[in-house]
Order: sequence, then C-alpha cells, then structure tokens
Amino acid sequence: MPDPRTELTYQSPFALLVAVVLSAQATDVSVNKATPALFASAGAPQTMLALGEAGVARFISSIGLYNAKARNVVALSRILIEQHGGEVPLNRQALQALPGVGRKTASVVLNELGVEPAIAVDTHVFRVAHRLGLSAAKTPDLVEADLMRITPKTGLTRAHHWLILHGRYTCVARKPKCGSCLVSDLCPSRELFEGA
DNA sequence: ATCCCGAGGG
DNA sequence: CCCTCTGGAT
Repeated sequence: MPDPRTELTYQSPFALLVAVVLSAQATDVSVNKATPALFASAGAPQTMLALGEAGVARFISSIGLYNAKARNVVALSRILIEQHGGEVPLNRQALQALPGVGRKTASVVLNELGVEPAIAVDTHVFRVAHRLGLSAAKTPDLVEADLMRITPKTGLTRAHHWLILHGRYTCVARKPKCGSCLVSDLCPSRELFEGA
C-alpha cells in the first residue's frame, strides 16, 4: 500500500507510465502534487494528446524538466494510440521505444504491473548498491547486472523495492541514518558516515 | 550547493 | 564520453 505522500500513486497503466516519465530527476512528492489535476483533465492517451504540449506543460510546470516531459508525454500518447490500440504495451522493447522511456522507466512499469520482475537502477538503488558493496560498477546498467546476478530470482521484486525504500528513508544521500539502519553491521561504508 | 524512482542528443 | 533539460526541497 503506497503512501501517496511519498510514493508514486496511479490508477491505470497509462497513469503509471506517465507518472514514472514525469518522475525523472524529480521527487515522487512533487510528481504526486501535479498528477491529480493532470489526470483529471487527461487520464487516457486520447485526452492527453488533445491537451497538447502547452496544456500538459501548464499542469506539470512545478516539476523539473517540464518542457521535455510535456513533449514526451504527448508524443508517447500519440504512439500508444497509433501503434498500440491506446494501451500501454507490456513488453520492454515497445516501452523503451516510447519517447521519454528508457531502461529504468520501462523496468519500473514492467515490475509494477507484474509483467516481469526487474531491478530498476535509479539514483537510490545505485547509491545503496555502492555503499553496501554490492556493486562497484560505474553505470546503472552494470550495477543492474551485478544486482541481478547476486539476487535470488524469486526475490527480485522484493529486493528492488527494499533498495528503493532503504535509499529513500535510511541510506539517504546526504546524511545516511546509519544508527537506525538494519544492515549497518554488514555495511563497509558505515565508518565513512559515523560521527556525522 | 546538492539531490530527486533519467533520457536524449551531440 | 559529455551536456542539457528543469523546479522544489534540504
């Protein structure tokens, strides 16, 4: 049960896809602030397309990178209509062919909709994997490969969710809360932050 | 000044 | 590989 104050909320696959696209380099809180009004006006690809770039931009102007995101959301809506019967395609290749949708966004959507377990390496997962010594890889794709290799297949979705939440609430970027961390005993980075 | 469930273009 | 897009929170 996601907390609407801190995690993305959505009521359809289309809304999920759009919300995740909007969440790039933006907090879920800021996305959740803008999306209710947006989806009230345009909850489906057809209405989103009709709203147009300027219309979408007005709803999301409080989110970072809003011009590019408005352009992508409208373009993506058009492709859903013209190529996918107005539905969100449930495979990685088609998702990543959409403007504004890269590997990370596709992974979140596929994982969230229960299509395929995946570890989406966002800024939180990347940071936590490095601090815990689970990966030293320099790119998200390589960190993902390391995590996929060391995580039991049946635990991918749960591992992904834990990494995100741990990074967001405990192993935060600036002042990680090592004192309340469940795995600090296993963490090679703890000493870096002690006393801070 | 840094960070936030990144992606696309040069 | 780098740069840009971008506002709000801390």
